[in-house]
Amino acid sequence: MQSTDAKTGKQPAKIAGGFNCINDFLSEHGIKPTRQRVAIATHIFETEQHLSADTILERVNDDATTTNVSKATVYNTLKLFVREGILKEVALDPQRILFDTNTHHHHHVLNLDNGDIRDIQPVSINLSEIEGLQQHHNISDVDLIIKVRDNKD
Amino acid sequence: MQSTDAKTGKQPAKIAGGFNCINDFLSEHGIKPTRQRVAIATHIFETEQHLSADTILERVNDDATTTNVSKATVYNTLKLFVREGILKEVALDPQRILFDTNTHHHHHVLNLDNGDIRDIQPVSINLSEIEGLQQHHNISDVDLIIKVRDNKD
DNA sequence: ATGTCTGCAAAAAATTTGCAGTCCC
DNA sequence: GGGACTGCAAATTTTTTGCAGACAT
Repeated sequence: MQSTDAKTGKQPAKIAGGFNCINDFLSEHGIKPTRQRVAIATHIFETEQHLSADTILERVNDDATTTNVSKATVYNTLKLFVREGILKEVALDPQRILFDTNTHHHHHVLNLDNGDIRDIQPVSINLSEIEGLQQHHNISDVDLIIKVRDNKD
Repeated sequence: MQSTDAKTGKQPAKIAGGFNCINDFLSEHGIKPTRQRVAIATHIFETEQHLSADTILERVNDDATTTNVSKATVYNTLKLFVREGILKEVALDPQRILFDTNTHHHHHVLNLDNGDIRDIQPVSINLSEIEGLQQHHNISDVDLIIKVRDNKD
């Protein structure tokens, strides 16, 4: 697709490690691939799937091969990514707001004993059990979080 | 039940509007009914069911008949109430962490167009659809939020 | 040069901590 | 008086805003 090339006719700056597919990925989603955004995206999309804003800041700035960024930029960039649909913000718990690289419709299993998060396929929920719903409303999203503890047996 | 009376033999301070059932309610749950806590509890349990920390602060301090409290006290008291099980903290959305006076197991319907929240009965979810769950884990909670928009037709 | 956009310092908002003052006994 | 607990000022953490500089025409 190479949208940046097509428009400007010049190659974007090379990214650490030789990845410029991240650039293309951002461009394809209408996000100008600046150094800061590429640094953040690289860390988000190449490590774990569920990360908090300050874990991301930490990782980006600990990595000497990518630009350092300010906290404000991390927040603003993450919000931008959510707005452009390449990231999803998930409130797993009042204490744990995370960003999820899986933007498809899915649910989560949260292990309360060790904090692990696992994605699960959409579950069939019988919406007709819920009174007074289908007449007036369009369902726009269904958030489901199953909280489990390790079996002590 | 009047547990405060039974223990100390003296009547707790009269609450605005003549309610001292709030005192008893707190006492029954092992929470010493101080002026600040009673003020906060009065507002939480007598108005809407879903409130944010700063709405609660605002309401308590706007009401001339109840003690004024600091922001810190509102936070600490709400956390205490959650710990003692008379209140539930709900992450409806990354941007909306609310306190819910309904501590029974239930779910929520959130109207994205007007912000309204409605409680719904627990829905039957077929957990056997979820691979690798029942063997290793005890389900400790199931959070379900159905986000709807008003039908435009 | 000029209008648009970016990144971040500083501001604001949200939450937690630490400790002075109270309340029992 | 002394141990335990309460409420809040201050500290910390999280998030947002506003604007100086960069960038593309």
